[in-house]
Amino acid sequence: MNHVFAPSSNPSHRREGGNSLSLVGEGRERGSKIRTGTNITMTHRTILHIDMNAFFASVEQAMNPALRGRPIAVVGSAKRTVITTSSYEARKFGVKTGMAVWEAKRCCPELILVVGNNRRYTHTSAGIVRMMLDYTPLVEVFSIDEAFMEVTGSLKLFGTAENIAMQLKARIRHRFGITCSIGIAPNKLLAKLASDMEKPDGLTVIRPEEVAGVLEKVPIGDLCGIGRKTERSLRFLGITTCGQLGRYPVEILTKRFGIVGEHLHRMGKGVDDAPVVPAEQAEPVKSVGHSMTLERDIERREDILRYLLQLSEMVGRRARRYGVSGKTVRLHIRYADFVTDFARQKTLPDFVNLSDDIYRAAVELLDAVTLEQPVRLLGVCLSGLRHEAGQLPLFGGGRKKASAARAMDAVNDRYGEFSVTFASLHADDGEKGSFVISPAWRPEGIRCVDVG
DNA sequence: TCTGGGGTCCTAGGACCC
DNA sequence: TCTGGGGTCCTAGGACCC
Repeated sequence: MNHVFAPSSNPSHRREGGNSLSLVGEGRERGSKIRTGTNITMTHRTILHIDMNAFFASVEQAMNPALRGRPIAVVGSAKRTVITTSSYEARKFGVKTGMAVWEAKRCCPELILVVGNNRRYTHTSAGIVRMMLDYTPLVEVFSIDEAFMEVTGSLKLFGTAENIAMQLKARIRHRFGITCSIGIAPNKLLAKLASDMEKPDGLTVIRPEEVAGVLEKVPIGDLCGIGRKTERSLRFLGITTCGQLGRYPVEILTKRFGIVGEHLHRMGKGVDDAPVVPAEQAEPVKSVGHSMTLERDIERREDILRYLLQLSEMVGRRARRYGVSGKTVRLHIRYADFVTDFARQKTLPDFVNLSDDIYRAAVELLDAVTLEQPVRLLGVCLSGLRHEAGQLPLFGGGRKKASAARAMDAVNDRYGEFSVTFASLHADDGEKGSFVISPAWRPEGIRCVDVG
């Protein structure tokens, strides 16, 4: 059921749900050459952005029929956890990512909380990436639930980008029982914008000749890279839409925002030359860190040191696993008031990756600050990384595996697999739960709290 | 009843060296 | 005595993304 429509002055048209194909503008052959006003022929790129809809919640619902069609939210296992992802049923009640659990419950008393299972999400994500690699080697894993594909060179084989997108959606749904929204456009910025235009289960195309028309009314905050602060600053200049941003004198933007101003100008025009970078060509990681919100706010130095030891061990272990060592250690502290949030860093004479070296540096940093409040969050980060000789780099050109294996490694390395806990380090007081490693809520097992 | 965690990039100011 | 200027490294903080 393809629902095709012409460019609309009513943006709400593009927000309709359902499994529809939205063409923002009239149909035309894709991946072809376009003529510019100066009679120069140039080839444009065709980029897909795939965004898994309510990824963690959808995976849980797919695995557990009892959760389907119901308002659920995926949370961490720690005491001070927040909503990671909510199902569309829960979103109707206003349950949003980042909400405190009590707040979400207030919005939706029927909300079912599911403790996240990161291994499950990693596995699903890697499987989806592998499917993408059937269409092009140029797959950039942007996060555990988002990826870019450049299919410019694949169109001869697969026809149109829409065809690739529809195949991919069908395969993902069939294999994993979940949906995604796909945006198709001449660059990553616009592909990401397009994938956001229709959720869930959308397919939105922005053709090169339609860019200006589409952007004219798009709010600047919809662009990836313009956050709340930048949006406010631009609004202050009277800029609220991308059209306005693109027409605004670049000199004034540069004066106000520096180098970012130039970038903003290009964004407003829908220009983005950033390539789709596959895992094997990606930059090596630049820092490795862990932080945790403590079960309760603490003040005593000995308590803080225990957490620092755990964090240092987590960081060191991961650095060694990646085969990197670093020269700079950073200590991150957030006070109980939640507002005071600062970091102190120190560059060492040598590269280190042993937990003990990291710990000692962290303690030195701690001792150099006078704590003014109980501590809510502690973090330790190692940066200034160097790749250790004789080890495989995490990313970069050093690996000689097949690209499928590499892309899957990238997902696993970044989002999954390690299940380090520090119960032994922390056995005396029985606290646990905060040592769950992110970037996404990786507690083991599924546990439904408050079903119904 | 509060508000997670892992990253990247940019800026600004100071130290230090030539 | 009022004294340049460039480069690099370092620290701290902020904005942004997922």
